[in-house]
Amino acid sequence: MFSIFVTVMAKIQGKRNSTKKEVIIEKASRLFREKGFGAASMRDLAEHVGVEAASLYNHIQSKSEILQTICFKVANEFMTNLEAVEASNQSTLKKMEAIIRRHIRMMLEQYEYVYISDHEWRHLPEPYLSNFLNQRRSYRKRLADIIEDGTTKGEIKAIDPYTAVLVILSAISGIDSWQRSRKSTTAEALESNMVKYLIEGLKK
Amino acid sequence: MFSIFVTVMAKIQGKRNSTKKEVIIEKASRLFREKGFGAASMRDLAEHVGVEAASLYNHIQSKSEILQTICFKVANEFMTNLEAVEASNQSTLKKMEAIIRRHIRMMLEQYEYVYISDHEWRHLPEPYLSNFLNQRRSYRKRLADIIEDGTTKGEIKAIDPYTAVLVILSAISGIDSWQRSRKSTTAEALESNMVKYLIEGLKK
DNA sequence: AGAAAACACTAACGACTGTTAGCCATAACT
DNA sequence: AGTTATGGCTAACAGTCGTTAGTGTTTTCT
Repeated sequence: MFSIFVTVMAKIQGKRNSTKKEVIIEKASRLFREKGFGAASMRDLAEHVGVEAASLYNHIQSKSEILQTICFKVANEFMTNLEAVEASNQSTLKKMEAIIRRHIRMMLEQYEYVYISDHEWRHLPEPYLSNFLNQRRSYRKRLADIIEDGTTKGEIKAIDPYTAVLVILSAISGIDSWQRSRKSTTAEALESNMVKYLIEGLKK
Repeated sequence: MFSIFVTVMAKIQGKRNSTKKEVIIEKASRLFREKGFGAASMRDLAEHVGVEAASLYNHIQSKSEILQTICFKVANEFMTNLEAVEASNQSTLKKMEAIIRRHIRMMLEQYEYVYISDHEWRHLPEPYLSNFLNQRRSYRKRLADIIEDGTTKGEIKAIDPYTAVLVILSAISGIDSWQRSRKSTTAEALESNMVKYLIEGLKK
């Protein structure tokens, strides 16, 4: 009964098949990225949504609820993908490549969300902050386990797995500082260039 | 005459051979990193310095002056190092290794400053913002030129130079998200692990 | 048609922001 | 010893912050 109620709500408000809450979060994600969570004000956000600041609270509960929604949406999406890769029967190198490609695509297709999840999680209130950091730590641990498994099996070079995870994740999250200056580069080219470097390195 | 005046000033105020302005900037750097520039208040900062908020303005001109000082200090230091490497007569691979090692050491030794320069430059007011971005663009361009030079000479693998710069710089700046969780790792180990990956890649 | 729910509005609260004015003590220089 | 500059302090300004209360209007359901 409750879920039916919610569904009806969504239909009522929809423009382009999206709830007003979704519109708010979408606009907020751009704003949070541009100005940072702390510097983006609810009045700013309201203006972009086309409404007065107070009216936002008919759809959301607080400013930080928006941040929570974004951060955990991204975290869950990555976690789900990781589980699929873990369950698959590919070689270690293929697994890593799949994960890298997934990250790059998420970065390109859901840029605002991923950026915020990467850079603004500090402003999450407890207990969400601890929750988020636990998820992140777990994610990285499992990634490192895949790499370590690969080195013990001799499938990939013997390298410190934590360092490898650090390099890979950081490199991808750094795409943000790039995409403005090199719009000409297509997504596919960027993806294959990055995969090439991250797999094969610089040395000839 | 003016410079003598300034020198005397520095001696007067010094605790541990540092001006009070330097103390303020040092404390501010930790605060800006922990809370972000926007969320860190002058009253917060004043408390850490052991003084009332208004008293800070006897030593600095504004909050953003602190940010400017930090950002350009870091930028200049990297730029100076780059010029030295460019002028040297090493192989491309050695040049890149030197730059990578320098970045890692700066990250470990001047963590707060480098972090802020990496993450909080958005809050620089004009015209400093444009200035900073120009310097950064120039730095990356020259780094890419070194790599490109190496590929045409056949000294390193044929890889998109811009992608390589992106991967290298991002990987290093990602050390921040690591150092808390892996304090056990020594600086030397981290450095050699990262260099190994960034030079040799993952593939066996 | 009438009841109810959804949602936008204005006004305002209390807390907090960076910063300035002005005052007073101490320390340095002549 | 007397003048001056340094650098603390309190108080305050003008503005912004997230958020709530209360009201009115529109839309949906019965």
